[in-house]
Amino acid sequence: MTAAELANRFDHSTESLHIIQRWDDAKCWHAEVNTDRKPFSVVIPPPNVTGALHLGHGLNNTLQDIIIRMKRMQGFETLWMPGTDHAGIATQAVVERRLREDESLTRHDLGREKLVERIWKWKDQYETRILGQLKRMGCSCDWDRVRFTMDDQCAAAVRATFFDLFSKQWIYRGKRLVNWDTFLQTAVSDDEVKNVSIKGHFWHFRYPVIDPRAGDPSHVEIATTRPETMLGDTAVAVHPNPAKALDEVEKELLQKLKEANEKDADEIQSQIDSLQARRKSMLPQLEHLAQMASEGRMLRLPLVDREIPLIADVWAKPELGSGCVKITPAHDPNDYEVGLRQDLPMINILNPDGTINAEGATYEGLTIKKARVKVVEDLEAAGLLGDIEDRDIELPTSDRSKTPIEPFLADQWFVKMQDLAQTAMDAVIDERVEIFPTRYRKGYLDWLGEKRDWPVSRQLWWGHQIPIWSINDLTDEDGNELIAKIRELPQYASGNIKEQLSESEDATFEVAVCIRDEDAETESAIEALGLVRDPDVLDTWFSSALWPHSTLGWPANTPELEYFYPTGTLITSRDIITLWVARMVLMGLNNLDEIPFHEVYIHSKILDGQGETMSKSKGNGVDPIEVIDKFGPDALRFGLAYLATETQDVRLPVQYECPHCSKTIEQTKKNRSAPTVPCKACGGIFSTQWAESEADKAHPKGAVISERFETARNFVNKLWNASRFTLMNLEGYQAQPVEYASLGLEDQWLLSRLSSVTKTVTESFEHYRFADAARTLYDFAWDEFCSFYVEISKPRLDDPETRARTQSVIAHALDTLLRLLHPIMPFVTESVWSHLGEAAPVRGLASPVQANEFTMLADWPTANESHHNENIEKQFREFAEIVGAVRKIRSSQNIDRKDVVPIAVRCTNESAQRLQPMKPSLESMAACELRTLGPQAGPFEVDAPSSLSSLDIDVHVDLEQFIDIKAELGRLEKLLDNTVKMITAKEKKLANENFVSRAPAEVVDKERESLGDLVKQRESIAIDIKRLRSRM
RNA sequence: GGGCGAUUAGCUCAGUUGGUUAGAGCGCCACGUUGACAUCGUGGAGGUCAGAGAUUCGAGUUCUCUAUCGCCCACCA
Repeated sequence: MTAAELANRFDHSTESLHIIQRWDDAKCWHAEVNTDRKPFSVVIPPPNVTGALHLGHGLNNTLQDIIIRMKRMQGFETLWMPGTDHAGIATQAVVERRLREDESLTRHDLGREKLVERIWKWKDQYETRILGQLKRMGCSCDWDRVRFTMDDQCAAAVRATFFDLFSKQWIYRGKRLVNWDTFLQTAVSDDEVKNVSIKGHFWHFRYPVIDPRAGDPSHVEIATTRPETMLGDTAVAVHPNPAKALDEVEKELLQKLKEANEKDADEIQSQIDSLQARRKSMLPQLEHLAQMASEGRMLRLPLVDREIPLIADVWAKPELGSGCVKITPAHDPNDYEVGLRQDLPMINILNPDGTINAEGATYEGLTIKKARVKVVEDLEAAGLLGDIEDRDIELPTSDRSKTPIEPFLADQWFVKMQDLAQTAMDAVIDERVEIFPTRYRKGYLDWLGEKRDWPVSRQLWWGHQIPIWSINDLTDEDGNELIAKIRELPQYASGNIKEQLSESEDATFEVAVCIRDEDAETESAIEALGLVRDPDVLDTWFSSALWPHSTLGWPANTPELEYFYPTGTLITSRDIITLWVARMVLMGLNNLDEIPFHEVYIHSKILDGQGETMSKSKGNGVDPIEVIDKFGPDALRFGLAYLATETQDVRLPVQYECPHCSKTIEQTKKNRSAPTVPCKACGGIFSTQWAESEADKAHPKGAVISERFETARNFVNKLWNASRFTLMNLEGYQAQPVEYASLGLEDQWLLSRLSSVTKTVTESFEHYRFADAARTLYDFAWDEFCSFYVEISKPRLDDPETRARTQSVIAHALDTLLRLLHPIMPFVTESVWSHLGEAAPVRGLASPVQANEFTMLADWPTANESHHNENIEKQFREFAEIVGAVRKIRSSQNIDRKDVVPIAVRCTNESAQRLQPMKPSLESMAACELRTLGPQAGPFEVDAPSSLSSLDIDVHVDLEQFIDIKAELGRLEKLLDNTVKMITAKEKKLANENFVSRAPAEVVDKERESLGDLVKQRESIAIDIKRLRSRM
């Protein structure tokens, strides 16, 4: 195909698939251990197989690919490790929901094996889709090395790690209050719990005092937002010294009042007033109750008819409610602490499914909701119900199942964090691991600093099953005997088994063993001894924490591990710094005694038009494929890189594209949650969601896109057409050395700019300033390469004198531009590159060389410092400003595009000499005819002048044939007005003694000089105005 | 409650160490299809840089306070 036959638009839809094929055929993305080169590696933050990727992933992976592609071009042996995460609870939750909605089945109907089978199918389906999305985005992962957090290699790493921690006695089992998801029937971590504000009530109850003495109240009043938990109450607490506690609160308030501003003061004052009122009305009674508590007096818990103590504990705040608080240690985190402190019984009243168990007496079998109603009713009937207040309640809700969380006492496995956390803190403190932007260090260090043990067991079926076999309730003797038997097993000698013996609270023994390597024989030997495998699986972050080394083959000591570990950079989003990044650091250090990566870059987040994060559940998630279909993969990538600045999250207003008429409809909170939306333009109904069931497919899906990618798409097109121009003009191109000194001003200017741009872009990428790099390239390519160099080159290419050198320069410039743009826009650059390879296979200035077949594998440009020349750039600016000045006058005079205007340019002899060779370009770009150039060039009879600020140049346009005096007068008067304003401002500034004496001389001189120029301009404008007026 | 970030044109965002007249894209207005590009070109309109105060000869930029928005962490019987 000849250059002239290329379409005037880049056909991304067919071309990008073709290019992916070429990269695949040549395996351009593949990395091997190669000791001749330096390695550079990145592990992908493995996307969850929960669902398809959205634009947040789009950004994350674009940024990684940019770094990877640049490093590859810089000559590193570059590995980008791809893969996906099994995402335990999240994936099981979606599959279970689907099961329930489509087949009305629960996981228990299916059984563990069948459910896990289903989830594997889901995983296969979404893994394929996710990897396909990444490929279409152009991600240059090593597709021969795709991993999954639950594949055999990762599983082996999980077992080895767990075994090691178990051997170090950093794994232990404990009863802990966990966040229980009654729908999924599993504990979820604190991070998976979100508080939702709802309207609720605050119920007041009265518990009778047993055998009240003289002066005792007959009842103690407490209040709760969760009435049903009273079934598990094991005490009521009152503050041991309410007077003192009230004093302290008052003192605090008074202190606050002192510091408060006027507005808050009223509020605080009223708090103090009510506190004092409370002291008056309630203190004697509270003190009496505290006294009763110290005497060990008992209360009768209604409904279940249990005797519970009145205790003294500081948890009871005398300034709140009745001053007394019910204690339910098994179902409330704070009460749990009180329970431990006061050695109270802990009564769990719930079954795992959220119904009341046998401890709840007659309420057994009721759901929490029903039990709540009945408890209130029964208390009312018993005359023990007090006031009911309305109240806003922060309800802890499972992020996974969207159902309320019940605090629940359960057995869980924990990892001790004391030592592990410290190592990960040290790595960041001494900057072996650097986090960018640095403000994220604090969160990382604070979180690790708490050194809270990590609960790692999950009551799920999807995940790495905990490799622990155990048996409980052994006598001292049996326990020791069992241990002896275990130690006699042949596998014990080979180090595959580690045992642990521990005494539990009731003085019976528990034996637990951990098996390192998966091995049926060992497992059955252990099971033959009566031990049973723990049904729980590990927290999904456990396997993710190993990702940088498990993917490289650990625990085997593979050459890849040796060569590619530690990895170079981790690129991720801020919400998993603690959950994932911190844990990778500590696990890497634990397993290999080496950090997992040198640098961490935290990028911004993508928000929708309302400023909310994108998520599938909100319906505002954008599938990168929909953007690619409409705008192309390069536009997607460039658009994201261009918008992703360091401090700002990217707000991306989102539209639906009507599948019937292709019009776009702005997405709103309202229409995004609707399943179908009518098109405003054509009235056609379309669906806003991916069809999940047959019924949903009644209406075609409207693609969710964002017009923010239009700019980027246009840029791709601009580049494509500038390339097309170049290719069309390379006919007869001969590779030959070009001497710098023989080049024209415009050539030298372009090379100088190219040198700066190369430097800026390289530095920007290396410092993760993606938006800076994208902007620099956009501005250079559009405003300098296209608008100036290409335009100037037109007459040059027509002139046999200058054609050859211009071909060399433009081919070289395009070549460099393609390389620089390649990491951001791999497709269009690769496409142009292959055409350029046909037209000019050997390129370069001083010593042309054969270009690589792929841009992707070409060398990264290095800035040629000797080409950088400020003076050339300044001289070129003279030319550029003259063009601008003529165009401005033409436009204000409404001169027809086809009419050529005569001009004169007054300037120094020096400038004239430089500008003379630019004459053809000046004339073609400004549609003018340069009549005179030099110190003598003066105004025409009918003249439109323009003084170029800070340059000693005046441009004159001969308006004899075109004059629109009124328009020209208007232009000049406006100009004069502006000039006068600036003069006034500057005069004022220079009259300021302080400025003149204190500002650096440089700055003052500059001001004086510019004032002088302005005054000259003002005079010449005034003269022109006068002359024009005389002609009216 | 603690921490972090943001607030610049109608919209989405740049603005390096304080220094001429605060920029870009989209949108808007006017003109224009000349052989790279109408996904384009040329020109234009549009901003008291959230508010107040401080430092300075000089503040979008530094400091303090206030307001609004967002995120993270903790807590709320």
